[in-house]
Amino acid sequence: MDQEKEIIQSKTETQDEILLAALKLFATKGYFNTSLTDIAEAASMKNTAAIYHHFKNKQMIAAQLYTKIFDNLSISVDEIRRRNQKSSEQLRGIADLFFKLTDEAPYIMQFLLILNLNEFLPEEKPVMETPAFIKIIKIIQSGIKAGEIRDIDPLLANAYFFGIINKTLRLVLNGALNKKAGVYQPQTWLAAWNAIAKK
Amino acid sequence: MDQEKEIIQSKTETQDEILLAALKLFATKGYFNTSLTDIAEAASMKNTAAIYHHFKNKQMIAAQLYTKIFDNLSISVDEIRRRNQKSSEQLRGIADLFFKLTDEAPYIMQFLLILNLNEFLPEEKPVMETPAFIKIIKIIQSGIKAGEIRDIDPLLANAYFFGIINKTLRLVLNGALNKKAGVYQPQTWLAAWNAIAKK
DNA sequence: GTCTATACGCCGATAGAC
DNA sequence: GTCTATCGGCGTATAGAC
Repeated sequence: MDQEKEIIQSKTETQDEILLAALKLFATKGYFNTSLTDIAEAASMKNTAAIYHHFKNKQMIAAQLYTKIFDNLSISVDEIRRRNQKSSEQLRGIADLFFKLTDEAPYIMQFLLILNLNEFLPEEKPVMETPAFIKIIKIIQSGIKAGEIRDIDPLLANAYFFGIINKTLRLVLNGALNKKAGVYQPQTWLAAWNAIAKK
Repeated sequence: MDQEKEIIQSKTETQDEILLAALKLFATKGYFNTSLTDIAEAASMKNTAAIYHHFKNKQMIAAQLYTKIFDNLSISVDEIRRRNQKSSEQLRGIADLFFKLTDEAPYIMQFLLILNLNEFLPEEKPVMETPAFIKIIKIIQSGIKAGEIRDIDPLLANAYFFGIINKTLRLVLNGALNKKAGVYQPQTWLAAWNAIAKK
């Protein structure tokens, strides 16, 4: 689970501790149910005061998490695109990443899939205007042009593909599906791909 | 949009006003970003005090909404089951209902599909243990037994089917898909059904 | 049943010693 | 950079007149 740590890594060790503590708490209890006192003690500090030497306020902690996580995702998508030519392979790579993260960095996935970010980060870009997401739409568009994917609204194709994958992963994250995400990966990938594949 | 009103209807006119105001605010701003002051003024009251004559506290307002909405959903599922024999028809009926509600009672659907209910209603049953949901799983199990639906874990089938539908409806609700839900209904239903249908 | 007025607590945030 | 101490404010909730 230090996949988590790697993704949110920032300048100093203390900042990382605070970010990691906040991530876990936000993911499990929600942003508004998490007080700075909670974060402070989870980061082994006596008081909330010290936190303000590292972050301007509570919202900026969440904003940092948002930035780290989406930057990391965007970079991962770039790598996947570089390593694969066909849209089907690229989408498969992204699906693989999501399943892997669900098992190895569940708090990150909870942040991505479950939290309503706009509720506590109203000024950040909605997920769908995020570079990572825009690239995913481009992959789908390429797939349509290449005849791999059915000719439908790319946003709809995205909804079908990630609808299946994300919903499955949400059930893993909340324990309704009680095996590791990897167990469901092959059949779920296939179902998702078939939902948008041509023919 | 008085489909909304009908679903949350309770004892008195004033209670309905409060519930409806709260529903809209919770759905658009989130539970924690909504103060009782917000609800009071949206329900044309000068102060929060009057609210306490109708509800014990803020959480009980949300709990009332939860009960009304899930009860109503459960009853709708019962009717759909009574009017249709085949699992495919029953699932189609539920999908139809969801699309209809998205256009005619969007706040209800926002409450159902987007809010993280456990964050502010920790003592209520999780959605998946709710009567309506249990009945849906039963429909899927019947469909598997009857050979209509592929022989996979019913929870997974549920994830595939409603993954596609709910994700599509979420995009409609947040405006990313800018036509009415009904426009996407035929093709989305088909994609969802094909994701679990046998052969 | 709705109003005015007010109490109370929690939490985010700051000042300043060390 | 972390601590003690403390402030200010918002939001929930109550008391009590009308």
